[in-house]
Amino acid sequence: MEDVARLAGVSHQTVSRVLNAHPHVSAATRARVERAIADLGYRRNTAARSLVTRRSQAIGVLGAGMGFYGPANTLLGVQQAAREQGYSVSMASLSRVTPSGIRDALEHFMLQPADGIVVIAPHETMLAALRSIDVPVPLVTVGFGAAGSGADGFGAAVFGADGRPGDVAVDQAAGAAHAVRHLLDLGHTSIAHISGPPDWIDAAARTEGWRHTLAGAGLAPGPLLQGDWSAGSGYRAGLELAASAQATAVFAANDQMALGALRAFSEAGLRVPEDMSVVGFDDQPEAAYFVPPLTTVNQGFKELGARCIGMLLADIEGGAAGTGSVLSPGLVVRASTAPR
Amino acid sequence: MEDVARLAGVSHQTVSRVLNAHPHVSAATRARVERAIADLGYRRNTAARSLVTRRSQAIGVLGAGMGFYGPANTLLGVQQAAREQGYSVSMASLSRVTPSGIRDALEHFMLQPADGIVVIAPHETMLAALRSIDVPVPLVTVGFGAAGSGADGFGAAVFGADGRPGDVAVDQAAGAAHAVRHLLDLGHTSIAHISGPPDWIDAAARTEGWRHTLAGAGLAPGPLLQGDWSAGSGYRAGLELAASAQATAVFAANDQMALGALRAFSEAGLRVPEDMSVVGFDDQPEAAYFVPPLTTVNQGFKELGARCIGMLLADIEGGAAGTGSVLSPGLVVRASTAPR
DNA sequence: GATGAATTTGTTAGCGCTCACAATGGTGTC
DNA sequence: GACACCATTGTGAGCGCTAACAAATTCATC
Repeated sequence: MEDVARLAGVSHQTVSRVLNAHPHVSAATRARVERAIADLGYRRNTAARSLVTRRSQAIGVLGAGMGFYGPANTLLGVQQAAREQGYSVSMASLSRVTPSGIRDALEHFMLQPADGIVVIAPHETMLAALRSIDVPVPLVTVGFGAAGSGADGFGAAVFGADGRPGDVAVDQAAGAAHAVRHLLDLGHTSIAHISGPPDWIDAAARTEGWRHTLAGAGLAPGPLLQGDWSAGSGYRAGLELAASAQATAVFAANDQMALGALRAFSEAGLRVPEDMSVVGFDDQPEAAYFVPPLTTVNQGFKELGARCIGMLLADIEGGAAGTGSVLSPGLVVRASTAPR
Repeated sequence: MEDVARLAGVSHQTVSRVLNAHPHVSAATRARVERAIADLGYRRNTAARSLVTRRSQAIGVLGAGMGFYGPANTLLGVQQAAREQGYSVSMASLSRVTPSGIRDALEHFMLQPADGIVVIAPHETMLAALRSIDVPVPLVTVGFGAAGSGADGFGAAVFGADGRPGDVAVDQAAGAAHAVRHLLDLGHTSIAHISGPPDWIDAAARTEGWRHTLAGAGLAPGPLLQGDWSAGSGYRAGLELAASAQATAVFAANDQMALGALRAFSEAGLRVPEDMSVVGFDDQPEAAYFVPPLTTVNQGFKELGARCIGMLLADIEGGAAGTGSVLSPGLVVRASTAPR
């Protein structure tokens, strides 16, 4: 920096002012300094800057189940939005969600300090751990939760109480309601559900949306089979469903479990959609190429990431806590559903 | 740090020595300092440390196509290995691979400095850009390339010439050879290939493995259809293949394209595996639940990430450049392949 | 033309840490 | 007992930057 100052014939402080876009620098000086910066290929030292500003220009992303389509794409969305805003993204992916693992990861973000933290795909366990740990920087949970689902309100309630900036979510319950309503419209009256792990907030919200919508139509919920997001668990659930013959339609909490169910039905000799309608959740790109193509619920991951970073940065830079933000998912109808 | 020193009755320097596990600190002093650190909940300031050591304890991961199974899981493996070694991982995912995008991302890693860089899933474009940019820190390419494939040698040759630490790769050509040999063993003699985009190093290596193995068996290569990794492109290729009826087996360069092909065959009334055998590449967890379950090539992403970080850290910390490392993929046989 | 205000620049003091060196005390050797 | 030697601790400087203040210059206004 001293070198740049010398070359431009100014003091190092003026160089600093140019770098930080301070208002009171004359146009001529600014040009001279910028010229010198370019000539010397100067890059300011981030460590020195952080030392005095106490900002790292990095945000930490804490996530679980990052091998799954939803979380992985949320990460991508968050990452892109953050980098556009000049923040770098440091990630910590938990292979198993345990309080100590979460603690370690957050500790990591305090050591290699993050100006803010995004938590993807919270579990009950994750939320509990988060509540018990004092995180000294803004934190946003993203992608899930049932904010906006009114009385059911999972995510929103939790974080509102903490004075957290609130969370950004796709309205899972509404997505589930879309899916179920679509099946109701087709004349189905016994609609099963293959759920995600019940301690995942979004899994619970999807299940609740399914139950709620059926109740609203005056119907008893069909069989509820618990999966773990994996295709294998969907397969096993599908076999059970085929054996019991209690439902004419299934709503799976993600596309992978729907894929497993599809295969189970195929093995059991049930035709989809003639004998059994199937709806998934996520709309991963492959869903259109399942056999048959899957009707599913679409979530906007890019938008989710952008909103999430927007909210986080508002809190970091402005100090104004956002109030939460909810996106509405849409239904994509394909060949896996048909009238009863 | 001064506070800790005062509480422990030592100088700040002794605290620093404890923190850095210097040898010449008496056990009693060390215990007293550690106690003080714990009592005060002290965490050392990374920015100050980086300022003087010129190390950020962060490694940057530059990747493309991170929405696909392979790259996403490589990232996960790299991330886990890095965090275990006390490094944080900063990621930059390119949505489109352009020289300027690559330059921006690398520039980002120089600004928020990384001690080393991992490049996932290199393209031709990526390699070219990397060669033209002077990166002042160790760089490892990972997961792809055809290092070890002898005369064909893509990745290894490129990076050896640069004096780079070399790259870590799954031997793509060997994986492809496994797949094709399996089909040959089943008696197939006209074996088609659905390739990835030819400017992706690993796609080229898989295609080459396919061509090479067929040539070794004295057979002419079957039809070559070019895809783009997506299920959609596999579907279109599958339709063409079904129409032309020139092959009895297909080797797809990833599982998603295999999925698309499966759907195309199903629509065209071709039974798999009776009329057509299909082999994929990646062994993503869903592959076992395709209809029918997919025979595919398994890659060890965890291992890949660990080796890659191992090599990078050896270069960062020891200054000794690794020589490259090649993993062998395995074949997982499922129901999508059958004797001719 | 003198006064006050605004604009533009420079000077100084740390931010919290590690490095190089110095100082102290103990131990072994002849 | 004198000397060298090592283990252990402390002291001072400085990494590259920004914040706060101070100084110099310009400008408008009466």
